[in-house]
Amino acid sequence: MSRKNKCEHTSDQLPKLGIQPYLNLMEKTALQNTDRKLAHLGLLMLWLGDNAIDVIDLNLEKFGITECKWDVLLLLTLHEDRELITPSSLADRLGIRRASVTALLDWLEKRHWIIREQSTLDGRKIHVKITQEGRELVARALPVFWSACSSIMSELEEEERMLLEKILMKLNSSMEKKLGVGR
Amino acid sequence: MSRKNKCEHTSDQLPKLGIQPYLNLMEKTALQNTDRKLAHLGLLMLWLGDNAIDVIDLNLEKFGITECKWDVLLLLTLHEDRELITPSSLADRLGIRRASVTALLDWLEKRHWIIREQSTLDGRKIHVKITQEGRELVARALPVFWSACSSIMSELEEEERMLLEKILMKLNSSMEKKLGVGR
DNA sequence: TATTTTAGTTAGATAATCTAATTATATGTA
DNA sequence: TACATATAATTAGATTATCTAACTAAAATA
Repeated sequence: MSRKNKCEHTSDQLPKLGIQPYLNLMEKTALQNTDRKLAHLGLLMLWLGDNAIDVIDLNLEKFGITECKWDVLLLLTLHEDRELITPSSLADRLGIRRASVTALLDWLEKRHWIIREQSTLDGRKIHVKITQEGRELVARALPVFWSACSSIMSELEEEERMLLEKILMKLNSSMEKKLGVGR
Repeated sequence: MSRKNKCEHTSDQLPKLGIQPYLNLMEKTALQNTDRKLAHLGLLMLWLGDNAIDVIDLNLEKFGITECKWDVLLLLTLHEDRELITPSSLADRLGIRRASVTALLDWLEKRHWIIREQSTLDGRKIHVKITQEGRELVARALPVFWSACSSIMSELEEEERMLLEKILMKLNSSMEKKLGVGR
């Protein structure tokens, strides 16, 4: 996780450069066949993504939970009563190793937000479920989560939103294809 | 950092839900005054940001370096011969604690990519510089970095790019203001 | 000069990941 | 059916990126 808090103050700070020096550097160092405009956008997206994650983490902090654990609880919520959810399938969906899921589930179970039940059909499998307490946490956190999501995007004009929606959907599906993951 | 590698395979996977179930959940659980459209966009941005970071990390992996150390080297590169760069000013710029910077610098110094020099003017201060070896690493990694940035954004039409550029610049500056950080 | 502030580090902790090894249960084949 | 193989989950041990609190040394201030 990245738990970036307030930073201490210094007398001689590094000046904020903005994006221009990065673009100058790109001009000198990118391969010929690299599309400068696209790289520029990608760099902005990277910065924005970093910041978006920080905003969400800052908001979830109040609930004693991080984005990564939040993802697990959301998955359990959305798939509840539909699929049998195992640590393996969570690992698969989250794009992390089973061992990492074990650690996440240990943490969540210790706080009584999830339970593990041995499957009766296949003794190797564990059935992971959100508990009532977990459901209550999610219910408290969801409104804050949505408002944090929207705060990332405030300041957009109506017109810009429409365009952005189309573009983000497109980018997301192409990237998921590239990385071989998906929500 | 997040070092998400390939995930193992399971027989019964969780189906990919896509965004619709998230939007349904939002309908039920967002506050009245939360703009649904904006929250939808924010959610997409969050996902996209996660993925963008993964793409960049995957590409930097070849150079034995992570995004966070890459950020340090880029800062040192861009400010070289302009400002005196101290651990404090790096902490300030990166939005992390001085102690965290010490750890990053220890790691980079061990690999001879940076050096620390005691300031002659102020005995408390350390002057951090990128070394020749560090410069060479950056020179090798930069073309890959730019091409990774552009790969995040490939598949966009010319028209979409123009719009996106304006929007991303705007969002980024508003978010930096909100978080009190900046590049 | 004595006190306070600043810069950097150290020590010790937590979170989120990893790989490799281990255990138990299924499955499949000879 | 028995043995070998595959699968699911966990454990053990490591790394990375962060944190806070305490410490040391140097500079600034009162």
